[in-house]
Amino acid sequence: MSLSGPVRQVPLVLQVSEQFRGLIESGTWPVGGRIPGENQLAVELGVSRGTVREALRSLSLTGLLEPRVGDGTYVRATNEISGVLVRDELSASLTHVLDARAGIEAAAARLAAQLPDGVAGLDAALEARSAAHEAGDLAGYVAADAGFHRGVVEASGNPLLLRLYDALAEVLTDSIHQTATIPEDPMVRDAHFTLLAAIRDGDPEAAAKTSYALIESVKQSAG
Amino acid sequence: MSLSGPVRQVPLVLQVSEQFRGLIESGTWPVGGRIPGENQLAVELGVSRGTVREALRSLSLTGLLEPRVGDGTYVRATNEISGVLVRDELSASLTHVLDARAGIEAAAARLAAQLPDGVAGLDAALEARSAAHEAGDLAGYVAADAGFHRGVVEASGNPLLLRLYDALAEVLTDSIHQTATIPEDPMVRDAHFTLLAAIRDGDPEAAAKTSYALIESVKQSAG
DNA sequence: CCTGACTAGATGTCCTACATTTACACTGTA
DNA sequence: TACAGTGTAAATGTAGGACATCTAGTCAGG
Repeated sequence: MSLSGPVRQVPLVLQVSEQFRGLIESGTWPVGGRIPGENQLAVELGVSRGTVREALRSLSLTGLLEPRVGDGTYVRATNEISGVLVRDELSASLTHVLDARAGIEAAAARLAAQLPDGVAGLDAALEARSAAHEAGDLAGYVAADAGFHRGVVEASGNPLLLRLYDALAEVLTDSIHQTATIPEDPMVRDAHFTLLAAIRDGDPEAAAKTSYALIESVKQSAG
Repeated sequence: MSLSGPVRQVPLVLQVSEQFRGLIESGTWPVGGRIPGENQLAVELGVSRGTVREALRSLSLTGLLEPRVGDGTYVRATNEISGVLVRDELSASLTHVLDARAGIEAAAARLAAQLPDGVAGLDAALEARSAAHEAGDLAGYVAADAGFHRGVVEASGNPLLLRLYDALAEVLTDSIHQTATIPEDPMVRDAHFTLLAAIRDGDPEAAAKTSYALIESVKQSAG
């Protein structure tokens, strides 16, 4: 008779928790929606309710979920870091969040400008942004704009920056949808092209500076 | 007979969890140390072991605690965000962390330079840094240096930036203690004074630029 | 149409029991 | 004395049950 190897290296709660986190991040459990009850989850996963509770609780305390007694458990955020920021009310001031995001993006732009092919893919993203703007597609424009800025951070080659950026971006989602307008401020539009040019030219200083200026004009536009 | 008001608005687990978090942040439960067992905590707090477990588990999954079967539970970090970064192995690359921190600090320096009394207290911090350096007190020098940089971020008036900075700083603690040397690189020393001067002069551009340059020279010194 | 009571279902809390793993002390032997 | 092995206590991991408390929704009655 042969041994079946180590039974469980990773605790059940961790596995369950990871699975839940995956469902949240993938959107299977959409933000704002209610997830199945603890008992149901316990039955479906074949674990005890206590295990499910510990997993859910951990995600709740990090801000991803929000349990309501007598009602159910709802999804509050998809990102742990943004969850913490929301929980600690660090995301209350729009200015603070924008300034922080500007810092992240500027640092990313700086790094992207120092990489050989840091500009790859950003052209297309910026074109998509312009196209959506000209088409008057507000939702598409907002999405394309977000895609471009995230692309800049992605081009930095620094996953840590990307993670922080995503956290801040998620916090801003609501307010962006409320303040975005078509047509956009010409200064904002030009700043986008200037930023891309700076990265392409490999000018870190200009990239960072433009990145700050861009956010600044956005803040001006939004009042 | 008067009513005793709402029995419990905040769930027990949350209260317990907050208490634990406080003990960790305050250093009562030092990093690397072992905390009391679940049963003991349950008795001391007057709650069930299950409640204690849920609280501990949540702090474990966020990276603050690390339970070891048959042994006990140990403190791994004091900051939730840094806990997440460590857990997701986003802190593996020292360069990435330094670059991210540079971005935060540069943004903070920029903001500090735009505030009327953004420089308050930084003079003393920088003097303390120099004093420790001249005295050959390596530990004191490292602490004073960290205090100065944190002071810059604090001077930005943006609590969100400070939170992110603290998270990154905690991740760097170990490597800093290993790489720090006396005497320091003259370029690094000068950059500190230049940074302070830029903030005092209210020059955001120079403050951000110097902040980047400072980190760059630190990276050069560390190899 | 509105109000109120009732009910089903959800989370909150506690309890017990047992499995698994680890650190540590102890014991016997060389 | 030194060392290897055993044994034990204590810790976390997991399961299951029980009851309390709260909420949303239903439904009868005004």
